Amino acid sequence: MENTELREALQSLKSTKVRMTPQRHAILEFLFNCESHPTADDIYKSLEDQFPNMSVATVYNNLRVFKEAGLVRELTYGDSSSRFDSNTSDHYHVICDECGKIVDFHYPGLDEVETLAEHVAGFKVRNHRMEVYGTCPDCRSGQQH
Amino acid sequence: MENTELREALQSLKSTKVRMTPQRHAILEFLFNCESHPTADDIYKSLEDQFPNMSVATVYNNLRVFKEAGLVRELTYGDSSSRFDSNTSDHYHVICDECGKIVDFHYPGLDEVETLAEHVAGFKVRNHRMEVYGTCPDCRSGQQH
DNA sequence: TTATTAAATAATAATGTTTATAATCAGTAT
DNA sequence: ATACTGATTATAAACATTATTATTTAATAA
Repeated sequence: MENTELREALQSLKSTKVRMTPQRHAILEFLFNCESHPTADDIYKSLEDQFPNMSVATVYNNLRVFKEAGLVRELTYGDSSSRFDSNTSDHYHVICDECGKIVDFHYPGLDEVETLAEHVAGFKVRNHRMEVYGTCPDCRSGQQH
Repeated sequence: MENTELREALQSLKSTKVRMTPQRHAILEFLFNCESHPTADDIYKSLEDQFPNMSVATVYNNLRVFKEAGLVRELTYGDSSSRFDSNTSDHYHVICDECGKIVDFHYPGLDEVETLAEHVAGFKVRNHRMEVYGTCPDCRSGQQH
């Protein structure tokens, strides 16, 4: 079965003036088919067999294009590189402090947080972000750091 | 009036094997007296009159020491540098997308988020982080980007 | 007070991610 | 065919942060 969200993303790009190139398609496809939250370098390395001559700048450029189109979200943590998430629906992340694993989870109704922040700080609030940190099951049981 | 939290922080460092140096004291004092959330470079620049020969590595080293001692918290956002917060009590931040201003706010009772994440993901949860993004009053009214 | 020693500093180089630049290339329209 | 627009590649540059190493210093005890 094909990936519906990928098709919608391609459609959405076609409706703007964004050209579809093989590299662009491959990056988008990789993002929408992968379960994890890859870095730009992960994507670059995963596609080097398919595109031996692709530049890392192409990956960054296209991730910016996708971000601006609202198709992917950039996740920034303290250490090193950004990660990219093709799931742009509202959800949060649980992150393992030891191995960096990221697990999605849903939690309803934090709209009131935004409302409170609006009142307290006088901001026009657009969105929010939340992460929970801890130790994942694998790192808890094994010592396989 | 002196800063109580600074005194406690100094005391807490003294109780470990961390030596007190003039640079270290100045960095800590700056952090605890400043209302904002400075970057390492902000700190470096603010102290260059006092310590013309201080190395930027010294700032980073000491921020790490303070972080490990639980005296400051590192805040990482997408763009550029980390920011450091001497307020280690539980609170959240409202961040202006346009000018980067950061305002603290409190919101009670997100413990259940941690509990849910524990169950959903099987993690041993340690803490969480939340930020609200929007436009601050200044950027809303004026066009002074 | 002086000596000792482990730790901190300064200066610098190195690392790693991301962005900027310039030349080339591909597709589309004229 | 030619010109135009935007994408890609290759490379250099920018930037924050960390590592390295020689030198200096704070804490401790003789």
